[in-house]
Amino acid sequence: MISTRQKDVLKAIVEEYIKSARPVGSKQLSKKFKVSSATLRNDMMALEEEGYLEKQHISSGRIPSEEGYRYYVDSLMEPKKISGEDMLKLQTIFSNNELDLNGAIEKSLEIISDITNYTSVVLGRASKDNNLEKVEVIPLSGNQIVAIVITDKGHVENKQITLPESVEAKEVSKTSELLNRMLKGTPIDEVGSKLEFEIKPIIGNYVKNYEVLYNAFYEALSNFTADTGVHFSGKTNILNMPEFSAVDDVKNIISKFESKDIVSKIEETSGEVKVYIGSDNELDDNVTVIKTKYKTKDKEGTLAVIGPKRMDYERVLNLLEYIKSEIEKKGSN
Amino acid sequence: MISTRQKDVLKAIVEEYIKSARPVGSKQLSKKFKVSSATLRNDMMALEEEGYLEKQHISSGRIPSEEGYRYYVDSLMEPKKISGEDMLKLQTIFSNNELDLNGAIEKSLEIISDITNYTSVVLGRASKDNNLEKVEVIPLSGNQIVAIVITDKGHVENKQITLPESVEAKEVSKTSELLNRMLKGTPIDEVGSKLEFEIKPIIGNYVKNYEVLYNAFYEALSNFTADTGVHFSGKTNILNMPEFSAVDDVKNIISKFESKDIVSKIEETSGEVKVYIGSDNELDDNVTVIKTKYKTKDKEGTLAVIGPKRMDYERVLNLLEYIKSEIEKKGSN
DNA sequence: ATTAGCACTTAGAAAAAAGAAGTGCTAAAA
DNA sequence: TTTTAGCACTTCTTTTTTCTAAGTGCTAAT
Repeated sequence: MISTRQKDVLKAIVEEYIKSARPVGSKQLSKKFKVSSATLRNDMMALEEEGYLEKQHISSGRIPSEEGYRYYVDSLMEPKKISGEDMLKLQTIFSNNELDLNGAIEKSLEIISDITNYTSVVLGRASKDNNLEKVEVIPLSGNQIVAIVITDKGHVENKQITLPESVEAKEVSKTSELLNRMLKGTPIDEVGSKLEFEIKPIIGNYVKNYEVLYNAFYEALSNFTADTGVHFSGKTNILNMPEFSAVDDVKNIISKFESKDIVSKIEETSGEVKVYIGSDNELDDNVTVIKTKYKTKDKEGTLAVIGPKRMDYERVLNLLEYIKSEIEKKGSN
Repeated sequence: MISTRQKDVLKAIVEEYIKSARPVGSKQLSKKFKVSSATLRNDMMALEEEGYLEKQHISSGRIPSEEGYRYYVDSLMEPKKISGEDMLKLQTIFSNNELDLNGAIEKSLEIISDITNYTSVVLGRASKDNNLEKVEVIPLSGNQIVAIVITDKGHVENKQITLPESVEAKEVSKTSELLNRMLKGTPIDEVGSKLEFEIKPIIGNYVKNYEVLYNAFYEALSNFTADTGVHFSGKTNILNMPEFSAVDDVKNIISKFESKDIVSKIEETSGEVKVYIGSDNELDDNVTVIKTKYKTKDKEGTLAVIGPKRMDYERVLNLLEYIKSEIEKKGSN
């Protein structure tokens, strides 16, 4: 129900507000249009009625509402290509063979927060299709051992364990032999239950002190599932945003970054790059989260950028799109 | 040259200021003394002349100068025992056998920042007296391998490597055999140079594609030295301090926390608990850093607490002292 | 050596005044 | 029917002014 010019007006307001963080008024806006400020005022009124704009108080300029941003992202934004400059910074990372995939991911997210001044997050966990390749037990001095678990995708976890005096070396090697025999090839997220339901019942037949050993390995193995590496870049970048000039607001948001359930709040299941504006992200009504899921041969996870609602949607979308594709390219062989 | 009462006055002012963060005036102070405010004014004037107190403006109350804090820490503070409450919270951690040493260290620092509301940091790196125990090479699918290095203290590092097509399995196992033979027992920080000067020259005789393999292992091994795990707790606790109510100050300090050379700025070489007030810490003139070095069988590092200059010296000193001793106790067997 | 008394200073809060940016509405022009 | 000029009216922001609380240093008396 809104005219072509009104769309242009909305687009201009959103873009102006993204740049300046200040409510946009009709006079100011009229510089960019060939119609008078009064006409624009009428359009703005219409756009407000449609729910795309709002005022902070009766005589203030307009700012985009969440609907307004959404409309902008869905229909108004022109999908530009990623800028040459941005591209350049990222390319060196993905073409650098010194860096392994994880390194490249983290580095590229660092760059994103650097150039955008938003906060970026990468979640990643060993993909479900990691299978256990080998369990290795290395005896150390005293009654210490270190248990190492390796998957066929090269993911390694280890755990140091102090055994009670009573455990003998032979029992340890028996256990590790048994584990290797029974667990090799098991998908890593099934290892836990297999340990509990298949191995625990029979291990007692072979090994005297199986309880301790069982617990030790259980711990080492459960590291895997627990490891949903969360990695932030530019966590404190909000300190630079005018909308977070009050220390309390900053505190509030940062405490959310650090909360326990951050993973579930950020995690994305769709492979597209998605935009969650204000109330439709789970983190905080005052921010926008743009995120996507990436998936490589041996790993999957989420890339996310968190910024104010007036974030530079075009740019961030492009950046994430690009990085995701580079990651998947690099991680596919 | 200052009288006994003047010492009492200084002590009272420091303690009051630590509590309230507000300049202390003579009237307010007179409640705690049996002399009149005029007399205290004279004492305060004398203390200011000695450099222990300062004013923010001509008619303000006094606040301690850095000298003042130093004098307080060195001579005025009464070395109380750690409070029962604080002790309790920490004890459970160190007596919990589920937690390994690293876990206990991090957890205890978390508790420190929780109860003090300051920021705490732990630096730790594998101690110099870790010796290489074993190098393990696990072939994965394709031409990937994962190289695992284990020390006699149970520290494990790993690195995934993509080999060029040309490398044969036999060469890989030869290399790993050679490395094990020549490196077992080598102190971990000498491994790098030994690789370069002793192994590199001869490995060519055994293995065709030694360059690639050499580089791969070099990388895996150099992880060790690079790993000076820095771990912050309560990084944003300064947001709660009245002296950092301006967003800019917060930004400034936090950016220092995140700077590259944070390690060198925090690292402590002395085993005592030391106090670095304002200008005599390398981090920032507006903070105090209290820190100490800990050293266990297989690890050494620094524990540090960063807070405003008016931090609760008695308490933090006690806490650090206690934690250090618990860590060293737990890490000695 | 200590204290009461007092004039004086300053930061900070509260109140008042001035200014800037914007709005909605009406009536005329296109 | 759409656009525009003109104007009265709001509200925020900034600046200025006023007031107050807390404190100081000094002098003279105890």
